[in-house]
Amino acid sequence: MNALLQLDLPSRERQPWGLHKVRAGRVLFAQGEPFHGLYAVRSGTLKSVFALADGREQVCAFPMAGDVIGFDGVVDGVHGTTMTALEDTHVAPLAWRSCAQLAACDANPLQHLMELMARDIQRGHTFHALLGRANAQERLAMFLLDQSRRWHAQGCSPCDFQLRMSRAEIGSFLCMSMETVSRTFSGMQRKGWLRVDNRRVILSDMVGFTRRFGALP
Amino acid sequence: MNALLQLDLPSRERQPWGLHKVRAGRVLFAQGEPFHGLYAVRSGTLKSVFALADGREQVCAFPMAGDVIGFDGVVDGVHGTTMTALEDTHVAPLAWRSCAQLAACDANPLQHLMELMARDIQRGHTFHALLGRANAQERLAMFLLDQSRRWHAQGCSPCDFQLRMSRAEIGSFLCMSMETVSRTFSGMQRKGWLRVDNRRVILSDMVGFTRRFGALP
DNA sequence: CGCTCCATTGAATCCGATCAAAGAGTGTGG
DNA sequence: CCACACTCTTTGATCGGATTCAATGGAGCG
Repeated sequence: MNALLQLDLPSRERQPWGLHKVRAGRVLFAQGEPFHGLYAVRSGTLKSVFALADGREQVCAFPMAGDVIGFDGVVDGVHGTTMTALEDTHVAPLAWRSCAQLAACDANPLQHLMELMARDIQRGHTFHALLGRANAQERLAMFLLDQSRRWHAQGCSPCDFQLRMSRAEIGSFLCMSMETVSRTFSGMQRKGWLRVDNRRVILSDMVGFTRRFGALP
Repeated sequence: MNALLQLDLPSRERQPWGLHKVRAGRVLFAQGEPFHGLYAVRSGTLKSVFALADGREQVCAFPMAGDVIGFDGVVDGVHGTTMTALEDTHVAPLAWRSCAQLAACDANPLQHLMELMARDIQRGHTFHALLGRANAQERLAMFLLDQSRRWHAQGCSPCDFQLRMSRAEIGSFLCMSMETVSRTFSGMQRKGWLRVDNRRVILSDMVGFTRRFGALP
């Protein structure tokens, strides 16, 4: 059975081929390592970190169940980011060689793969716009709405969920300091827009929150 | 002959199939229009603009000869950005349907296509890092080094080239105000790092300039 | 020539970064 | 079970770079 056929996600009922477990804090693949294939995330959460030449680091994404990761390695056969698990995580490897071979038999998974990559590109555009136009409050709000939507898609409540990442990681991702993230959380709570207790977030007024910030990218 | 076979760019000697001319200021495709396929840019320069719901706009990229554009339309069959020519431009359309069909005969152009998309994704990561960590001077410097490199690849001088975009467009792209772009240009000129006359840029001390800013993403 | 758009420069303001310190949470080993 | 060490989070005070508002100067074009 071809690995790529598993790309018609989500299908967690079917026992996936070659399931792989990554414990919290462990690295799935590291920047600079040779690229062998993609991974479909089955459960858990990871962070994708891009290390700059001068040692500084940038969180690029927080992939979770349903996402396919590793595209940045396609360019020159080397992983462009380091992928670390934020909690215990299960991934299904998709060998890259089989992707090219697959092209000969069926074009639909190919189309799917392209759509996934295109989605990553589009996400980059909206994020570019977000960083360009939005202030700290809008950035954090968009992040929370995104988290809410994604946890909702996992079957959790969209109004009450647990963040898997630290303030510093959120800050790196949103391009603002850890302190500003914390202050913005506090400010939103003071205004009654949400309740926050450490990493637990409760969007008590989901409708109002969405109305206030939903118009952004 | 299959359109996708032209993807082994650059090959401007061979007369391309279905060459299309876009005059300066004209729109190649607009955000929201149905997606029919990609385009390979043969000559000229364009800007890719992402319009937000509230009317604000964000310049996402400045594609030029050698680039393949339109990937964002693959997601849901609708173009995600508006592509406008900054000068008279030639593009070669690549019908999308033939891409899927092509998969059945040869996997190499497919691999090439994936690499192009992966490159776009990676570009997004480095840009994310750039916006997060770099100040106005570093942003503009990186932009100029990128322009220099690309014009050099076109056969022009890497030290003396003509920008095709306005200060406002550069500012939108780099997420800073038009005034800051202008001020930063002036500051660099005052320090003797370059000469700038309207849209013409002369990097007199290319080596020093690269050494100073080349370590960035 | 006159119009419009683009670029430059100045002055005032503000948002977020940085530095600093204290409090809350977590896990380990005695 | 508690003490200790460590990391994460919160909050305050200050500073600085970029934005904003505003006015002038140039470039290109009909």
